[in-house]
Amino acid sequence: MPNRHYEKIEKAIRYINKNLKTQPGLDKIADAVNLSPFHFQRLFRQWAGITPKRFLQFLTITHAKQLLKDSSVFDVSLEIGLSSQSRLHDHFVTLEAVTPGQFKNKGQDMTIEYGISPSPFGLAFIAATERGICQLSFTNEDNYPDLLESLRYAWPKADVLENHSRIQSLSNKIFHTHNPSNEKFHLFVQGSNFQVKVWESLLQIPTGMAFSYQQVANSIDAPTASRAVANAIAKNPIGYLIPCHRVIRNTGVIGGYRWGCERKQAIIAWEAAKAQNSSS
DNA sequence: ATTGCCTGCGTGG
DNA sequence: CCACGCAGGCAAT
Repeated sequence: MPNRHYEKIEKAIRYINKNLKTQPGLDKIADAVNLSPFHFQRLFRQWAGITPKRFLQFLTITHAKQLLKDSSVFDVSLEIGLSSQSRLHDHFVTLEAVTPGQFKNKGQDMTIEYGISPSPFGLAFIAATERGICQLSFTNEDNYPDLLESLRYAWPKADVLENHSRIQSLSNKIFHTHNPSNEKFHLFVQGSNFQVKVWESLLQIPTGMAFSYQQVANSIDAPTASRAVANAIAKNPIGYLIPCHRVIRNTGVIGGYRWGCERKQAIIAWEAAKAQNSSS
């Protein structure tokens, strides 16, 4: 059910992006996604907890610039011991990483369970080992087999098996934000030193803020490497939990996203909506 | 807001 | 090693 919701949201965002010049009103947007204005309102209330009108504010470039501005007082630095922890909504996230060299056997004696689950941002393909979550990708039914193949490619010697029920309950915990139990998540990833440094720095970006690629480059002491940073971010294997969606262009343009820039916009605005709700 | 030129860097051959 | 391409930046319009 949440998937149907997200599809409409995404469609709405795409329509808004395409018609920026004419600044369409709510009725037009509702029409573009084949909903009556009434249902459109209700959909947003259910999905984001706010009205579409407010939601649209969170999609503007002005809002994105504000996110960047707020973050400029926040110094992301990789202190030892703090480096791979993050608070995400009500959760704690920790990261364990190995380089491909360290992990010569590519997953030998490792069991990976994977599955697909609805999320507020469409279907999520999630994989996890005993050591932690190793993949979270957004998907649709079409490229689900591709993701499975890429999982097997990354961990060629691991036992890979389907376990939808485990993954679905995991997914529910990940995306359920009103979880008072301070759920802990452990992530287990594989990447080059540079990539891991970048991913760790992403975990430092607080919910509801956004950094530019330049700021992230500064934070890992590679101030001229903004493009390389972007490349590393693009390889992030764990969407949402490693919040690569919180890195946007200096100009306030949302920029690219592996799983579609509309989805990135949706997540940013959704987080903004949640933040506003919980503070009021 | 849109274009076009510029960059440095990690990655993969 | 070297060439390549990039989820960027910036200035000019």
